[in-house]
Amino acid sequence: MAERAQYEELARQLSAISAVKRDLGRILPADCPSGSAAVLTLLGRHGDMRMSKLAELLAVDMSVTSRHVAHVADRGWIERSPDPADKRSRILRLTDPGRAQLDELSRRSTELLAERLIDWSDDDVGRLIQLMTRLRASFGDCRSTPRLAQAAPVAESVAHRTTRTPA
Amino acid sequence: MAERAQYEELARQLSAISAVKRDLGRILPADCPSGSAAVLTLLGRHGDMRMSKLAELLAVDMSVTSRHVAHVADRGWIERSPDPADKRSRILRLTDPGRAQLDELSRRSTELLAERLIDWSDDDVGRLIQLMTRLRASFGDCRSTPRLAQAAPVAESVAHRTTRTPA
DNA sequence: TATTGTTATACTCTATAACTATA
DNA sequence: TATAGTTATAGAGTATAACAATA
Repeated sequence: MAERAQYEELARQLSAISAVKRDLGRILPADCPSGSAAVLTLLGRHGDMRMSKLAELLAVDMSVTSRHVAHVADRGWIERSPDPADKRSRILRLTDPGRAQLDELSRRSTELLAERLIDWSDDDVGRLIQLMTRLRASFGDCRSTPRLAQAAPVAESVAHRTTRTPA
Repeated sequence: MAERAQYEELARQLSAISAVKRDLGRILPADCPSGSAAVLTLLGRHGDMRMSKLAELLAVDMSVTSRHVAHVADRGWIERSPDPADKRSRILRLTDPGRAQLDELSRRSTELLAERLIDWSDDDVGRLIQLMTRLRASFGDCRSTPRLAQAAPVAESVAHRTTRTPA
């Protein structure tokens, strides 16, 4: 349990961190705003999925998801095929141009972060990722614990996963 | 220096953390959106200041600051008095109703965070605050957090990125 | 009747540019 | 000429509600 002053400070930091997010947003290609980038990223990490699943991972309303998905589909970065198991659903899948776009996004954000965090240790970056992941978990999103088998240890060990269903 | 996979993961976490921000935003009073709350919070922490200083602390354009400030001024939460030293400037100051509003904001966000972070240790919350503060600093915002970085006075050098606050 | 997804509408936040009034 | 601040405009993100098609 933390003190009130700490909670106030955390709230302030959460508010202020959006400046960093905006900075990252500025390096995106003109026709790929952050909403589109998030769609591509999640499809790249989690593989094909339905709209509802993507909405859950994005932690936004499905109407919002629908708009973002339409944007990336219009540009040919994903395909929406009917779900044979449920004709109401559509399966989203990255196309080859979509993967290329995703690579470009990754390249740009990595480049910016590598520059900005030049003096951060690997451990410190890892600690920040871990704490942010845990923060999201504490806020009741069972979403996006990436489970990328690569280098990111984090995620699971600390996730405290409440069983609550997101809004 | 961290690895590419770590940078990608950090970018993803930064994107996803906005869900937490939105959650915090939902508990705000109807006539006090997050922009207004940020204005009140910064005035409460840093004391009276000019528009330009507030814009710097908010890390947004002055035009945006102007709108937020107009909103809170319309509701009587702050006063804008002319700066005797420079008639172009206006000094912003919290009013008593403004402090009351700020107290209410603090009460609500603290309550929500206390509930969500019930199983977090004081130290972990502190570590997260510290790392988020450092992240912002690494992204070139010279803004300070009084509680953690006591050393950043008003007249900071505007030199982006040379100012670091390892806390 | 409930669920998946789309669309229409509205609100907030942000940046750019044009404008004023001072410096 | 340059700076502090305002306003107009436009673009992006999000939520709610109404709707279609299917379960």
